[in-house]
Amino acid sequence: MLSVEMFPSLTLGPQRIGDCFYREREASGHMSLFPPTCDTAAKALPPRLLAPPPVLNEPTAKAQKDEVKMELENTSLWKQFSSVGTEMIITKKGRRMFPGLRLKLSSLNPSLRYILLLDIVPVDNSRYRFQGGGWQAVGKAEARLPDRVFIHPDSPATGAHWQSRTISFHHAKLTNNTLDSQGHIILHSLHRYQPRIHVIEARDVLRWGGGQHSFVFPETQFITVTAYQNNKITELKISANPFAKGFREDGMNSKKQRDARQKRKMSVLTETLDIVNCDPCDTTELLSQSTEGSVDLQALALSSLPPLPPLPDPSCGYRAEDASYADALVPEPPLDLGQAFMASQMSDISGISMETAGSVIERSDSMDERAYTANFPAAQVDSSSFRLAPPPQSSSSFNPTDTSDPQTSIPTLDYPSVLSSSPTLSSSSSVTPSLQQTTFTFPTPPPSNSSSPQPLLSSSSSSPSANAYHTLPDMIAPHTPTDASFPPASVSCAAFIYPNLLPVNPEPAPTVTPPLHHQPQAAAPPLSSAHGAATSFAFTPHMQNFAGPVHSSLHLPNLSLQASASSFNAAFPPSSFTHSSASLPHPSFQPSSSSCLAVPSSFQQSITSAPAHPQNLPTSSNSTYASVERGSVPHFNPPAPYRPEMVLHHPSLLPQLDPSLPSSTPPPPPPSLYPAFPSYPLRLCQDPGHSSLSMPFRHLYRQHGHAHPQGSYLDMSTRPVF
DNA sequence: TCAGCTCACACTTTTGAATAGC
DNA sequence: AGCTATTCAAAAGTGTGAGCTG
Repeated sequence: MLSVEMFPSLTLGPQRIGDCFYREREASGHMSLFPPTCDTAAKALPPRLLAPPPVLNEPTAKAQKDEVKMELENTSLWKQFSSVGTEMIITKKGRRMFPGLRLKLSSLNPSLRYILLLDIVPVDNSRYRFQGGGWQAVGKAEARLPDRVFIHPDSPATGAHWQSRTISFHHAKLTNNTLDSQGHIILHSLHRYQPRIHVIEARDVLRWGGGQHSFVFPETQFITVTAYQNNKITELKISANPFAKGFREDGMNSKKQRDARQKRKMSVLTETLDIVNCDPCDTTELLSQSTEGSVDLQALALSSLPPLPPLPDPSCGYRAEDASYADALVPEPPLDLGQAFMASQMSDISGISMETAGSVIERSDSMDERAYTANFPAAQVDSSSFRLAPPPQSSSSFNPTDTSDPQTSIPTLDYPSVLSSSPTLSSSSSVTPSLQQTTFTFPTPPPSNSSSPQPLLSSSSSSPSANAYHTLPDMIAPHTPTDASFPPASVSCAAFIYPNLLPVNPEPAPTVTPPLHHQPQAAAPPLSSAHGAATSFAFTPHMQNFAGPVHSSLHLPNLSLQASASSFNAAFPPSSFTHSSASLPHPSFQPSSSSCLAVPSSFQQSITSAPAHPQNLPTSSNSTYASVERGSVPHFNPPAPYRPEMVLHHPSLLPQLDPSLPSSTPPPPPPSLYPAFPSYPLRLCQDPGHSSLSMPFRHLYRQHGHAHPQGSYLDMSTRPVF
């Protein structure tokens, strides 16, 4: 059984301090969602980084050198929303995202397997409020919630598979229910988030963790709400989402129709009352009459109803074929029957836990619409039709110079940078982190034909229109002031360490590692060849499945995405999300600083080239983010129906609060060099508690031993995968 | 009083089973 | 018997607005 875990704090020394603060607050305050110990996971995190498997002569070697590219297919739609200030409804039961994430991957090795993950991380440490026609930061963010990852149902699948279709994460759901047991991604309302997509390479059937690529599309940032705040967003949603078609002008649930219904209701009630009241003293007679069949009270009421509204005229009523569903789901090919077979063959995947650490995107918070326009001329055009009214302008409420702007008072980031050190090295604390293991199973991928790899789709990568946004670098400074003069990100590099073998049991961190920024080499955990001997997974080669007892684990500790803040910001200045630069939490952010993490030589991923300069961005509707490294994906056919189980729950990612830390006195803010929010290294590791591989993929993951007073959310064991 | 959240509602799309036809 | 196309109902996804809560 595979287990997925996210240990956001593990690799982040200082950053976790911020997290600890939040959790500390929670523990002592209103929300004690997390274990009482802080950062224990990070502290206790064993040096699991092991020597990567030999790469030489591997078919993937070349691919690794290639730049994995990911395109956001519905970029124009996202930009339309982004230009207004994307809002995402979150509910207790879970709400899908709209627009959804529809992606194309390219430059993947067709024969290699990849896992696609979606996670959503806070953009900053602020809570927002919609006022004055725009979003303004009004205070500190709520304590972090359990980090969860949505695993694409197709995962793991071959590069050919991913490249052959559009990849959609529309099944992912967002919830504000901190006790959610459905595996939905838990978010706070009125907070700003950034979705991230991770492509994790399974080098071959025997080894995982060959590479990891993360992508962030700045235009997909959104603010969570329980009810839409901005009417423009509502209009956009209604106009673009087919499920909301009924609310359109010509829809049966439009304001007009609803008013009409309301009137009818009222009239019915009124008439009914009139009838009843016509002879209050003789109801018996009335009833008697009704029983005779001529005058039924109900019939009277019905008869009083105005004629039913005429059926919608085909020309204006709903017609599926002319739905203006910009984000309409791409026709998905029928589910590959092979998946069922594969699923049956892959029942033995086990022992893998995944830890994801989020990287924080640091970006300018300038909400200047003009900036957006400048950077997205195409989007501007596309969205023009949606601008029924001028978007919340930066004028008054968004004026950075406005000292009254609540943002100015916004404290600097509470999330220390993560890049600094790997979890294993970050602390020598004697506290042993209780790594919560979440077990999960991957949906069975369609059988891949490695013998005849499909040609890589070149459309996305070669398309001149593709925007050259790079994959997420380790960290993007969310609050980096937008500076046009800022040189294009020359450093969008990310390093990934993928020891394919990880000790089952955490080992004490040997040493404290200084921030990677300064000591990139430190980022590379000590790769132990001894550990590396074992492969992460035992597969049944011909089935390309996981099989047999797996005692090795995939460890993807440093999934750090670091992008040049300048390029990032320039490319995607928040349009509606107001954030005065003055309030930018990371004044000290240095885009020029090394954004590349040192990684084991064999696994060192060269950082991809800097993102294209904003001015040079193509007007294509697609945004292409070059992967940090190699590999990429193409089209994908959303195959297996989504199940909530696809969402990985990794409470373990939540570092336990350190009891020793005073709850009333949060730790001092991390050094300025840290990004606004924590990065969450993505880790795949074996689930020590999982001894048997025979377990079918009934459960996506399982939480172990983390009973929490408040939370059943830790227990994901009851969720079937399929 | 008010901001934010929950819920029921009506409408729509999606999904899958049942059925018919070849 | 097997396959495909069509039909239909249930499930699920929407925004709305009233009501509740702190």
